[in-house]
Amino acid sequence: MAEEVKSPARYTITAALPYTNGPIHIGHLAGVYVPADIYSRYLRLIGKDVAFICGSDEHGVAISMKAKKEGVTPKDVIDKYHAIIKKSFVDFGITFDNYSRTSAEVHHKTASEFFVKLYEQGDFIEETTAQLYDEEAQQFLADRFVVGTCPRCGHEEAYGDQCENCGSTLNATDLINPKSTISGAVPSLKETKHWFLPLDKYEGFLKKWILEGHKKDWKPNVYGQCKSWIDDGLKPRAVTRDLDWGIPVPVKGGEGKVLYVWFDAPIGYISSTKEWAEREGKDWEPYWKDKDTKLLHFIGKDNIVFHCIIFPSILKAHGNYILPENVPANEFLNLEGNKLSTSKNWAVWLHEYLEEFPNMQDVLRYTLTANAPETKDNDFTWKDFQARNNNELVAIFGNFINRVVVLTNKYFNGVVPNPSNFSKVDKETLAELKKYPEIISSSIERYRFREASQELMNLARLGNKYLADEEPWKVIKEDAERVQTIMFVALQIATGLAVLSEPFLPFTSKKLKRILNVSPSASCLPAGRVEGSIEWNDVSNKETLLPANHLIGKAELLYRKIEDKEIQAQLDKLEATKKANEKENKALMPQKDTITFDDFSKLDMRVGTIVAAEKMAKTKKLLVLKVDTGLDTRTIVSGIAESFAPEEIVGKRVTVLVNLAPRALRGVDSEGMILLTENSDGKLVFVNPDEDGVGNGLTIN
RNA sequence: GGCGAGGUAGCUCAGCUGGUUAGAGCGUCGGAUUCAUAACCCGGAGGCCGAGGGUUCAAGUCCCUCUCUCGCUACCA
Repeated sequence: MAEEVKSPARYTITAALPYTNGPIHIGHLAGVYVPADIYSRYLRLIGKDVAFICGSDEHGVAISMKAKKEGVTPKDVIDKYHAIIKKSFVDFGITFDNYSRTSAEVHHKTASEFFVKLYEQGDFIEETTAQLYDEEAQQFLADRFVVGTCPRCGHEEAYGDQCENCGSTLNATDLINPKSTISGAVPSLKETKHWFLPLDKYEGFLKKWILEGHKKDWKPNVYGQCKSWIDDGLKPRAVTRDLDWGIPVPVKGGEGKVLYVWFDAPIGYISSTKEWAEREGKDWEPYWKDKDTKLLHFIGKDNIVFHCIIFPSILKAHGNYILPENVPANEFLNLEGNKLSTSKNWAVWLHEYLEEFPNMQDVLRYTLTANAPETKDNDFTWKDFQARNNNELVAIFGNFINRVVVLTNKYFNGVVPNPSNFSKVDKETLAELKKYPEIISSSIERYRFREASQELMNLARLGNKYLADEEPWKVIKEDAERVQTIMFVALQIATGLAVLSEPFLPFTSKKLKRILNVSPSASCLPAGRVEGSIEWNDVSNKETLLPANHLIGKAELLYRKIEDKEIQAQLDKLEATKKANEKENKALMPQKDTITFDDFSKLDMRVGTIVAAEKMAKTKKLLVLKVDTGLDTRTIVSGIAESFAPEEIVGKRVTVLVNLAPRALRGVDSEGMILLTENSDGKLVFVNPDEDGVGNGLTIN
């Protein structure tokens, strides 16, 4: 059931729908859009029927949260980022056949129909549970809409789903003193009904389809993640939410509820395909329902479960749809050693990049491809970016082109010379050139884009070596006719590069074709094959790519060097971001309500010393400490194991709140609390006396 | 704690179903060259393939244990 579609009649290629709560950055580009675009462009170059589909993902709590925070409507938020994101894609040459959005009418209709169909088939189960409800605002509260005191660390601004202070995962119903962020009211519990997709029912299908069928052709990270989920046992998953932003649940009892964003988003691929087909006068259905269609999802690793488990189950439940043949998910890209973060502004934003490096899209595309996180998380560094540009694009690719064009102009006034006797080396070099389409194809078709980009560079190396060995600048002095042949061969390689670079370096390819005075390839243009254009396989099949007597243009540099100071400027910018983040963090918590001296004097804080520490078994964060408080030596359990090793804190002076009511944590009574704060990296720091000679048990006031 | 992925030259990565002296690019060192954006081209050095056991005639490649990184998940609250 998982056989590869041998020679697909058409391809449906989807790229993860970007979420419109921010612009997009290099991580998105490297993980999803560049590989998907390379793949799609390549397929078009070999004459395939391709629908390359994407769009903005615009529903969900995070967007309504953001809107609330900024005092605007959700529509304002999505319109803003949809525009920015869409423009970034155009600017970077991502050739979607259609870029839609999930707020579009066609999508609301498609997703609703999908839901109704499954509903009518009885594929859902219904369940009523008690959820927090805001009487004043008359709505249920998503976890993120509730704040309260973290039951774990006492942080008073914990969100319902997670405490940002101690990092623990929470349920909104666990919060102490919960408050609605919408009205400030104290929420009550109220019953609510939801629809669930019983994923457990699809376990057999998923096992057979993925675990048996795709063991070999899916990437290990993708396969492993799926296996992990399936082996863990699948549970029913809610497909509706109590929210007012999204697609209304289109069945009885669905009032005031919307489809869960993860139910509707992947269906957005289908909606977007419909929109495209409508516009192009095509039939969308074969792209999603015909067995001869090869469906591929390009995503990042955070989406694996949705694209490999949940969405296929939905498609399977529906019944008429084909399943993805592969989901070549990438891992994550880090930036200068730290995780990319939209909220912390730790990113290289695409729109900002183009302001600072105008017309250098291909440099970023290339760097991100050559360094793509295909098998594991990878780090983007500006130094690496500079090196890829200066040592590869400039020195190898750009330099070769420049040499060929300059020499052709110098010796033959820009006219491709007539070759005469091909030497053994000439023939071998031309034969090498003809191998490249196959070499690069093979890498692309196995989703090994970084390897493919390096093979492309090897073709430029072939050209450089050929010139270095044949030395036309020497030969010209005694045998001009021989130089004609040499330059002819070199020009064929240059032309090959112009064609084969197109999926990776589309802007370069276009410019190079202009310099060589050849037509753009079909995939650059919607109209299909252009008269006189040279396509992928022509590089192998055609005897001559650039004929004698053809006139080429003047030399232009394809790339410029990137100076150290430009790189330094980017590093400084990131450093500034880091500083700004630190400030922001400090400013985060507003001052709490005023207390009286009596309130304060209730706290009994003492100087103490940690005399023993050991990790509590089977937990990740807890350390069991023995602390000498001066009064006694007592046990305190503290969630600091991720910041400190037990042995390094023995002997540490600390501040202890000694009269906190004892509490059992994991069966061990904890008699007090150690005072801690955290540094800018989120690592915990003890609050303690910074001079020696302060005895244990002394009070703090 | 469970599960998954990764740990191979200074850096970024290849090494398929186990088989001769472990590969590539960058960096580094040396050479050659000047058409070219001081670029290209040639060559050298550099690896107890995370650690330890085991299977085998033979292990980076298979099995077990441990360890570090990342992710998911659980527990704790």
